[in-house]
Amino acid sequence: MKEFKRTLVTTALPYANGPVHIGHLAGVYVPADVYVRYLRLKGEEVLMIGGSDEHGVPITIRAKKEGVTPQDIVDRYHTIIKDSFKEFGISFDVYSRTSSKMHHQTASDFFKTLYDKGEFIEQTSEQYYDEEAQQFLADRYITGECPHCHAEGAYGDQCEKCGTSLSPLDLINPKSTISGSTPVLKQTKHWYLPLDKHEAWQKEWILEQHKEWKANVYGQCKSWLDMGLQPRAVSRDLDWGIPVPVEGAEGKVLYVWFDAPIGYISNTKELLPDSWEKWWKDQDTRMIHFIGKDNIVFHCIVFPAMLKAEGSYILPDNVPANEFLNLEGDKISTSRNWAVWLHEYLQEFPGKQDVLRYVLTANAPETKDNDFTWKDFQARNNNELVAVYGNFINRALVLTHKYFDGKVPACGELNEYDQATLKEFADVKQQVEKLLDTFKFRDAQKEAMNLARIGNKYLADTEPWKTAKTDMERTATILHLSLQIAANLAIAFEPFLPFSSEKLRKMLAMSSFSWNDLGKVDLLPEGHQINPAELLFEKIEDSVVEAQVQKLLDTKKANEANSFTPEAIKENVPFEDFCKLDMRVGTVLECTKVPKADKLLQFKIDDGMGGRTIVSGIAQSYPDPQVLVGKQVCFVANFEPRKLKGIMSEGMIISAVDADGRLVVISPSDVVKNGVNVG
RNA sequence: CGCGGAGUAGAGCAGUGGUAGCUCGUCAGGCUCAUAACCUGAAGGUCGUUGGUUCGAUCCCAGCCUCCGCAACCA
Repeated sequence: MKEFKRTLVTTALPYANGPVHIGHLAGVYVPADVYVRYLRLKGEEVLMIGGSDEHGVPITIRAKKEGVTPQDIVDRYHTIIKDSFKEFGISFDVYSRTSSKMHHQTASDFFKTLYDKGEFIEQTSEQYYDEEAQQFLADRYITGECPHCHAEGAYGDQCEKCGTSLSPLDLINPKSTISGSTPVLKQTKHWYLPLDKHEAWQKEWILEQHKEWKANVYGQCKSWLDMGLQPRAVSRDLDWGIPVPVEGAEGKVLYVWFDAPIGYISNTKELLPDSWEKWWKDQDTRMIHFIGKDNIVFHCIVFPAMLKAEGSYILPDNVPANEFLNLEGDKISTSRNWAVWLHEYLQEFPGKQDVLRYVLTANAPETKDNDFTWKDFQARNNNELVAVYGNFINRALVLTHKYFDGKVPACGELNEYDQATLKEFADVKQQVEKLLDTFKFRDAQKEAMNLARIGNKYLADTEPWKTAKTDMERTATILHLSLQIAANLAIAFEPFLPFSSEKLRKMLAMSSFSWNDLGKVDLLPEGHQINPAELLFEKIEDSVVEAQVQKLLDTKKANEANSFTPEAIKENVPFEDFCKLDMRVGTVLECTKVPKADKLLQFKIDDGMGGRTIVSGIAQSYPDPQVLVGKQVCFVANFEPRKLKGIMSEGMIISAVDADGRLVVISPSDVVKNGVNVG
């Protein structure tokens, strides 16, 4: 394997339209921080780069909703995110933002370089334009009727009712969410990065030279490369972002995916205006991207293509992407407020940064999605941090104060058992290193904890409280070794639990502190005075975690109650329009899931006229379709029949859409004759 | 049949073509320096499912089921 002189660690830029939660931490920031702390402790040259991603459509939508500017939104969240990272001990060398001047300049120059080199292709397409607001409309700025389920309010990229993905051109009766007017199609020019031109070298680079990448990362890259890469637009019609720096590009900005990763470069530049290039352009620099699994393609394929196209940059050496963390069995969601927010945790658990760091590493979603529960949080704190690690430290220190006035006693002759114990913990360094070097943080932390287990076992087996009655020399040796193990723990846990390591270091009055000392048995010299014992970790009571669970349940309830605001009433229509619709009642004879479709149910309806087949996108609200059999339902009988998944559907079953999106079919309150009118 | 990842003890996770492992929980015993913590031992598994390759499959191959992600701008 190639030897590198320095390591550049980048962390995914959190999107500044909300605070940071435990999912972000477990997926990206905790592992990245463990890694850089480890490298620093080894004395290696390393940089950790972070920053807020502040452009993109969702931020502009949110700003509009709240009646403030996009800058107000990103200022608010950038501050919260930055402060909470700092307090949590994520040791960025720089944490900046993509709305900074430096970033605008850097990204703009980067685009210009690629443009001048002819690395882009230009393409003109038709997109919706709002003539009143005088701007092109991003997908999310257009709503209309979904062509599949005919629900109103579907967005230009997706219908949230039936989940179908859409293009803005699919919408029936499109409306601009900005002015409410009907948009018109207009030609617009955009620049594309022809990824297909980069396919050949990427195949060689990833599939041949980086077989060591994690299975989830390698697998996804392989599938993309095997499918064949397509050109990707790098600009958008929007007024929030970095202006496209070429003539004839008024009103166009860089697409966020193009602008965001360049933030890694800008932020390095901001930190080291004179020497940033050696971190980005020297083949002896090793670049590592820490990201979540949703970002794999951008960091393994798209961003490297940009860097290669520019020509002077290095490529990432590894991209250790994690899977996702769930919370109490449910997907973490910013919009549903189903999350443990970092800034709130810090307020509610002051001084307990390390507990969360420990739990998130112990349960890190390294190979598959994992679940965070408060019960597990409490158990890991009480049974592992307190009972195993904290308790060992306390035992060693209390005994030393009790028998030797807090001075490190002399090490006498070592017996066979002492030797065996020493040998066992000398191996820990190599083990932890091997695991950290391969990004196996969960196992590495477990190995560090093993050191405390060795300590506890050593005390239990040698029983210094008994030897103290007969043989002080032997007691001295036992405690001498126990204290050396304690000092080793301070080093081994520094990358994982920096706050506790500092506390322990102070208790032991340790002067030297380096990764290379790990495994040594002379960290604390004979006669060295240690400080009074304090508890390294405290128990967490049931009531505390119960309160957190309750808080989650409360937000869930509040969400369900608050999230519902009735939609605005549509404009009045003449009675004749209503009469054009022919709605009838029928009885469900059969109801089955349509194979290979998540959302479709196929109904056989007795409509009093020989029966008809209707396909309806409500399968997710009715996991057991049988419950509908025998029910009477209302349906629109005179829609043009249309094919769904190859089945001709003759009408549409009418459903109410509950606040949580669940669809409930409408039934008459009494049984009526099949085929009667609704009106 | 769009693509990728995952499915192993009550929970969370390792792992390997030849006797299934770790942490927590549970049960029993030991210890009493320690935050009722610690140490030892035990119970607990048709390794998602069906078929194939093999002397032998949890592992390799094929089909199917379930969960997650991407495609489709929340880690």
